[in-house]
Amino acid sequence: MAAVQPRPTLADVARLAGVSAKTVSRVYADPTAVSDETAARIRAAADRLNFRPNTLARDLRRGGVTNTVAFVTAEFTNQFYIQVAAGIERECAAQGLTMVLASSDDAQREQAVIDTLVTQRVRAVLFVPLGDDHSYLEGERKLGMAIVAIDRPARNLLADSVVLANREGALLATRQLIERGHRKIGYVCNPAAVYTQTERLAGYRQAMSEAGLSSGSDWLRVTDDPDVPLEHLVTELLESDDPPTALIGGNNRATVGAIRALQARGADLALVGFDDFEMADVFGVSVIAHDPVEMGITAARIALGRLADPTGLTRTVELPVHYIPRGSGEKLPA
Amino acid sequence: MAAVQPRPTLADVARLAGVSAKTVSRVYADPTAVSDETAARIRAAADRLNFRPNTLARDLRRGGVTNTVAFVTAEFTNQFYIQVAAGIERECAAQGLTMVLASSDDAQREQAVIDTLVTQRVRAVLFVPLGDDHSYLEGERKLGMAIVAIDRPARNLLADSVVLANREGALLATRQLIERGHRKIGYVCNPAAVYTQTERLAGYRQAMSEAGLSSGSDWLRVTDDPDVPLEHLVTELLESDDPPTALIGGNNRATVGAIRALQARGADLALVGFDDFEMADVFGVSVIAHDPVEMGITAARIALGRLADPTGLTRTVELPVHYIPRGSGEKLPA
DNA sequence: CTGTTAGCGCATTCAG
DNA sequence: CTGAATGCGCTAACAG
Repeated sequence: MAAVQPRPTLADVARLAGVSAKTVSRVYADPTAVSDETAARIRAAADRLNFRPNTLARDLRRGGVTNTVAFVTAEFTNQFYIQVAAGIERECAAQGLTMVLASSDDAQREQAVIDTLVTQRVRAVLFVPLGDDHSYLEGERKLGMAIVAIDRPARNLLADSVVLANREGALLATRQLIERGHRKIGYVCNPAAVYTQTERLAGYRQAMSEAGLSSGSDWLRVTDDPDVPLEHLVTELLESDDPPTALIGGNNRATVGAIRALQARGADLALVGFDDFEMADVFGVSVIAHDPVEMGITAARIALGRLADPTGLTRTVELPVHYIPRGSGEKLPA
Repeated sequence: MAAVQPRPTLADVARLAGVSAKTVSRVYADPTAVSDETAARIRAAADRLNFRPNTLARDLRRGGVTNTVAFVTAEFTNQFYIQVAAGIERECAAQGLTMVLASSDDAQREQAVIDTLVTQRVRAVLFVPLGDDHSYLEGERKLGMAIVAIDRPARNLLADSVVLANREGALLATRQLIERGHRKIGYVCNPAAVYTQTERLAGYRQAMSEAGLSSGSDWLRVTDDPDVPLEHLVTELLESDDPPTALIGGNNRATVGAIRALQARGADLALVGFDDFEMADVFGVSVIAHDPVEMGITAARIALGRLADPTGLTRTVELPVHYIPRGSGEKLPA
């Protein structure tokens, strides 16, 4: 195998085609600005040399403005975030932008990852905020980077955001079960100390108290310990002195955990999950559904709009949720 | 809100700290090469200005060598590819490289996407080949880019690749069912005209013929029409004159489709799926399993090795698969 | 329609 | 340990 050759440059192509570098450049930037004949000659030369314009140089010359947008999230194997990513990708591709997917694991790593991305001069950072302080992004915002928080608002940072109607969704879920006659309604999730869950729990509590029901810790099984499997929380609930007759899964993973636990014990409680998930229909699980792809598209649009108008007011978009009855949420108390 | 300010550069920091640009540069490149005192002064200045080194300029100066690696795949919301991506990401992050996830939809778009990535001077392209000609990457390979085909070999291109033991897996699945006494074993998948499926079908046919069984089109329901839902293929099979007593799902989606169809008709066939998937345990579905994350890690390692030694022989790694009994593959013929 | 000059921000020489 | 000059590959700004 031959040794690695150096990459051809604009100048190499120009030399071969007998024109100036700038003319070659024009062929890529604005083909109409070059006569068909020379353009053809240049393209032939470029093909022969296997020339690929160097985006690094181009973007540098253009003032460090790239065509990439980053999506940063923890847990990127979760269907929910992947769908969001797909939405972002779709919208970005339509605008000729490339999406970079980066994973943040914890708050500290989140900052490091975003820092690297800033270093790479991404045009926008769309992120699912982790940790409780994002003031470190304030400087970037001022320097013209579009920043959009997804699923949760950023903390200590004025930024656009796209979130779900969490409270309303939990309200819907809980009321649905109450209407069916349930009075002992459990709620499980892990982790619990995140925006989405505090909102959803607030909705749950509101619905319970509206109906004059207790929403005390009796029916709540939430934790922030990542080592506690969801199944345990549910099992604990089922084995308590006064087990619930219905369950709410705080998110897709919680619902799946609930299904596992219920099946393992042969229990047949009513169940409503927050987030739709593949196979939910097969299991007949009623859910509070929304459109994660739409969420990504919306976030991307906001980011692009922000690039066009960096000084406008920041806004928060709340995407709707709706209840999908599939049977499990329609079960009556045993 | 203030207007967008220009980004500070090395020179700005240098000016503020009262040193030369090069000294500032050194603080980031090799902190030990600068006295603690000056380094501290420089860092303070950098922080004050919110300075972030410009990777574009750095990489350009370094000869167009970036620290990013790309993973290109169609259908990136499929759990399988996402897990592969997670493996690649993990391995790359450990080496200080950033992974870019890009989606290819069809062969034409694949080439366009990879072209863009080349333009961005990614160090390596890991891709799930689409289409039947990847000779256009030959030039890039010669120019030093590491190229690794994942899940399927590249066509018309000498490149490293990582694939599964497809044939063997299908052999295992089919034999398992034959051992349980099944003689009419169906195979469903969509699309069928891809490497993985031709390999798996070959394994299926081999096992059938070894047992003296027909593997004719009677039990085969494969198509390449993306508009045909898997459920239909299964339903068709079940409604045929001589329905099978067992099914093999050609990949995770096929298996899920089979589950849907079987459940919808209340049918209770034996079933073995290729690819493990979330909830397979809950459904009690026996599968031919493998480790997609490991696949990504392996591919990333090969790519990194290729960067270190661009001229070595290309190699194909075949990752093992194994059978996980969960009940559905253990069912006897009705 | 095409060419020339200059410089984007940084790191590689080579000197101090 | 620090600094000055030079150029990575490309394009904006100006010619012509």
